[in-house]
Amino acid sequence: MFHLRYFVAVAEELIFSAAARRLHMATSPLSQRIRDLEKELGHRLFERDSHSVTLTSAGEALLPLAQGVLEQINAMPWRLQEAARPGR
Amino acid sequence: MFHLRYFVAVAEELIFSAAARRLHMATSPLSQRIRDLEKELGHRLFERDSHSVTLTSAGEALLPLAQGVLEQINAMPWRLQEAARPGR
DNA sequence: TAAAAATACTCCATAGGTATTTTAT
DNA sequence: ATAAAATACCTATGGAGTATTTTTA
Repeated sequence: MFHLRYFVAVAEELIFSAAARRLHMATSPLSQRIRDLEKELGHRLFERDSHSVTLTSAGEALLPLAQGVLEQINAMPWRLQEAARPGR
Repeated sequence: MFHLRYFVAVAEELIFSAAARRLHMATSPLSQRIRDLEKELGHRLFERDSHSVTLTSAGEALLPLAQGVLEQINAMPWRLQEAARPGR
């Protein structure tokens, strides 16, 4: 498990190629990683109806959880800085 | 970032080899991953004083955060099951 | 046409293993 | 002697790229 970053980018953009740009990668590996994640979780996360990408109900459920986890991970270096600081 | 799993195992066992057993891997790559993580975060997480391993203050600060994140990740399949269920 | 998504490959980086060393019990 | 941690080295799997195809706007 750690393509949550990719999932969030696609879920927020709803266009694989836009998400890929944001992630600085090609759409091909992005497609693959999303498929890996869907397989791993046992649920389709996106509905690809040929000309648009939308979240499935599983995807809708996952998005806030994934966003929360990513925020916590991103905050970690900060939190360690605080902990290392002598004050308090 | 995603050797948090390794960090938590070592932090909970405080013996690299015990953590490695728990993670079904050799101690060598575990040592390496922890070093990678320390480098990435810019803080030593463990104090290795030759015959014992202890958490640094940064390690102490990270442990509950990492445990929380891992729990949330582990809970994700469940949460998606719930979301997929017709009830509610 | 142009742009999006997926597939089929190729390639490389990163993660894991084995062997070995050092140190302490 | 044993066991733990780290280092050096080798290997292999997984993730990224390019090229191509299909489909739709």
